Amino acid sequence: MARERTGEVTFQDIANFTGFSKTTISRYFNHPGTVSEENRKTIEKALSSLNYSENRVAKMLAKGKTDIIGLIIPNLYNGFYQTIQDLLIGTYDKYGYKFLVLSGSDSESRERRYIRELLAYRIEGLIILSHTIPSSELAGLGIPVVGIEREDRYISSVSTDNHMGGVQAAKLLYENDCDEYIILNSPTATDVPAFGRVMGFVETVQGFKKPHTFLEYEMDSEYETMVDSIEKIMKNKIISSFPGKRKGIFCLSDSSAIVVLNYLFRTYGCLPEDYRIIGFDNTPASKEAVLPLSTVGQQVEILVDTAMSILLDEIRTSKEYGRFSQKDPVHAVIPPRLISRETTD
Amino acid sequence: MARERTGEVTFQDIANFTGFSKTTISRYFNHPGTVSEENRKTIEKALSSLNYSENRVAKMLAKGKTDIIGLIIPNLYNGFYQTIQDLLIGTYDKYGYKFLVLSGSDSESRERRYIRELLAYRIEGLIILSHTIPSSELAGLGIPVVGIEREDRYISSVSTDNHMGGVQAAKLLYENDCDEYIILNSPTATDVPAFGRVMGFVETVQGFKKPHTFLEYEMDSEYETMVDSIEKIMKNKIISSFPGKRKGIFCLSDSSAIVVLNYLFRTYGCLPEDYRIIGFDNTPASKEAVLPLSTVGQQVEILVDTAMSILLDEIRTSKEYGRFSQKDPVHAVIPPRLISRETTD
DNA sequence: TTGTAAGCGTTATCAA
DNA sequence: TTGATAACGCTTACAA
Repeated sequence: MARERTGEVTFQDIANFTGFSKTTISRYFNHPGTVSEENRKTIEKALSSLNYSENRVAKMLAKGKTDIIGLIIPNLYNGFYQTIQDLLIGTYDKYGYKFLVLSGSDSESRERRYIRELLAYRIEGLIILSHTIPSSELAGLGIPVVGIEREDRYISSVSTDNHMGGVQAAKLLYENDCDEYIILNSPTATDVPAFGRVMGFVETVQGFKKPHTFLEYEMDSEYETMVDSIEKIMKNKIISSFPGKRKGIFCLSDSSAIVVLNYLFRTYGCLPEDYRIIGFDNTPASKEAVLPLSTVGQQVEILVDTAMSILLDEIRTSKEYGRFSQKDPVHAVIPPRLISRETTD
Repeated sequence: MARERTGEVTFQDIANFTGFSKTTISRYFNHPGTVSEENRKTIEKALSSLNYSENRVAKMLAKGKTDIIGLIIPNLYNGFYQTIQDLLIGTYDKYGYKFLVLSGSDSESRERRYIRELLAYRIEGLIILSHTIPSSELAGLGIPVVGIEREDRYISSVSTDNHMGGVQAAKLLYENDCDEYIILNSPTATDVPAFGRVMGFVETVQGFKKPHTFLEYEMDSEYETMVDSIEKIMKNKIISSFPGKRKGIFCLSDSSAIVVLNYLFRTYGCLPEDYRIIGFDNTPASKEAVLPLSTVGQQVEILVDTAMSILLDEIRTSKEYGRFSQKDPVHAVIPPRLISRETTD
């Protein structure tokens, strides 16, 4: 009847070895103060003679606490998601939570499956960056959920103040004496954050009584598609269209801004005086471009830290009740930071 | 005496609801074939009425299997580590293993602590990219370990054939009619992989009876330090030193190659005819540089896939014995791929 | 300060 | 095809 032992050293083994009960061994780890100095030493020795290794799985089951947070991100190649993921993982020493990361959730059904799986691991909270599942559904998961830069009606969230980012970009270009204001966007980026950026930009430009133009490039998973499309736009819609005017180009992502910059550099050997460029995101690449790129930076460290505070807070309060249910979600909005480098004065 | 219930729906609840025993419920999930068609339907209904959610923690404890692999990477900002991490996480749909990722292991003691923690979660295997802990120690962990691009005497590993990469770089520059061969390295990169690259390059250049020069730039965590240092080297050691010669610069990382390229572009408005540049790694940035960068590419997808095959293989065989012990580690060496873009002909 | 025993939610063995 | 029952390794009342 006795099932085959797994071969690992357990509290029972230590108990036998030392003559204590396994309760005392447990106490040694969880309430060392309640074990006498002397006995603590005895146990310590036993631990290393037996080469004991803590078993968190058993502990998780017994305590109903895993110290694991689930993370769902849309994809792996986007620099913003990577940065967020990396910063989150980096909070381990600060908060002690580990992350179970699942990515590639372009499909709604797959994302649902991922969530189910994470839930099965009894994650204590979920951080979600993808947008396929509505927040109404996420709110019913029974654990705290914090979204980052996504639709957030029924869940807590942190986002960048995209509207303010657009305003900042417009002001900088205005200070650079631009005459023509060009918004370079991709059709796929018609989600909420991009919309706010454009609105802030356009409203501000209109306030300055300056003309603006929308230009859309094509995009798919291939980088080359974007390059071809943007270069075509530069050639046909920009260079020829505004003679004698100083053009301020607001690119909704750093990667597209860099393509624009590279094109101009290859064509003219420099950034011509009648062009000013500003990107969005402050990706690592923006700093490393031929000419360090001016950009509206998301304050990612703050985004991440805020997300963790909110989530941990909700985890803490949720301990008091059984199943967590979101009463009033909190929405933190982080201001962007204008980073003026060399593609503007 | 009864401890407060956690509030979650268990097999017992489903058993009560349906009139079966919890054994049958377990069988429904694990050996559906052994439960009668009719009863399966009954259970299925109960599952959704009760809104059951699988508990992997309990399952892990009972089965002694977690489906989790540990991953330790040195840091979060290096693009190579990011890529590997992302590709590994992306294997989830293929292999069903989740990853617990810990990073920032510059310190040996912290890395040891991380390993202990991962072991506590009863990870089934470990993939390790950092180099602070010797493989002799890793081999004694009791679980399969696969290293990627690191010292690997006593553990299995996958690495790029760095020597061949150096050879490929030298040949390409030779085909580009270079007269002077310059190796641009950073002193911190004196680990094994970089050494192989340099050796392969130098031996090949010597075979061509061409002169070569070593140049080292400074580096710390600040990007600006690298830029300043490289620009100083360009100005003082390269531009002035080889008049009339065509210089082939082999940069041991793409990021330094891009700094060189940007400097030349900003100085001359183009890549002058008497310069040829080749980097190493094929990072995303290399493709997106002003002039798409020629580089020796690590075949990261293959590295990752090979690492997983080896690890899963060892996990499989280790099931047969209790504690895993490495008899004969396997060392896979993946050839690099020369990617000739626009900084060479 | 320590021990007993029940419990966490599964799986596995054995017998029916 | 099903059910009792003992694991898995730890925590936690409660009693001593």
